[in-house]
Amino acid sequence: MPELPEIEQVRKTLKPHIVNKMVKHVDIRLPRMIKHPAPENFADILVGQSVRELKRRGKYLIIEFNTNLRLVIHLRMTGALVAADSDAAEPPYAKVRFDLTGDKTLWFCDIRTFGTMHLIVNDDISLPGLEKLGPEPGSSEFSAEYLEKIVKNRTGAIKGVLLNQEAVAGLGNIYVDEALAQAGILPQKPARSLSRKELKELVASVNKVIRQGIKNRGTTFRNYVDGNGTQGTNQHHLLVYGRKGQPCKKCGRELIGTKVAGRGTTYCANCQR
DNA sequence: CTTCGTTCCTGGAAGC
DNA sequence: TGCTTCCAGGAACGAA
Repeated sequence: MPELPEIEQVRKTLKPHIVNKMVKHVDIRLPRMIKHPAPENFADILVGQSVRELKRRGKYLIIEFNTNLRLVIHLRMTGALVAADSDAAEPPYAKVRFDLTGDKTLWFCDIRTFGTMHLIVNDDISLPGLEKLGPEPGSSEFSAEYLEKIVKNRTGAIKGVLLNQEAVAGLGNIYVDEALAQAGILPQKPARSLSRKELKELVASVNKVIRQGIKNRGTTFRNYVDGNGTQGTNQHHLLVYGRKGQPCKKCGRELIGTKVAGRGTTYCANCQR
């Protein structure tokens, strides 16, 4: 499940392969993944366009061709963007093929086919999911004061707030469980019941686990690979995610597995209150 | 406004 | 061993 650190690692590794390259040909094997415009127009618009920049916002990747042409990509659960030599063998689960100048091919692969692509021409559509994103972890906007306003009057679990992309951008199930463990806060704790001190700790913990995920080139729990097809290493540094039934790294107590905010959740009942 | 359940999808694990 | 069932979850959507 690529989250902010994984998307950032994809951006870093993919960028040198595609910037200043021109799209020569596009081959769509699963038209369903092209959400806009109609798949039959998608290739026609892109062919002949050159990549200027590769950006990230939350879990979105944005390939900028020019100011009026942007390809917005979301990898969802199992999407992958991988660059390869054009004569290399086709990777598994290939759904869209972009042939670029310089004999490079950009592959969009996806096992579960939840990934999406929107090609935005002259702002012809708005993407609420992108435009309504909350602040980035690590930014000055993402502060305890900000989070205090968000959780006010929210009776639901704090985990649900952190998973909400409009509250804070880029977190998914892995880094939310990790941040809550880092902060010593129970995932199911009602959001509005958190003290100022806990919110401050939570902001610092989100920033810390995201920074660590980026440093470790992402978490490969199942399928994630970066733009070169390389796995991350952060899975070796997780406090709780995927460790249900195993001992807590802080106190040794057996970690609890449950469901919070509709998601599989792992926490330490001793260290998190 | 919030909150919760449903939907999409496939591979791998669990269960019988 | 081989079949069936369940589970993983990001985000959009509808309902309460």
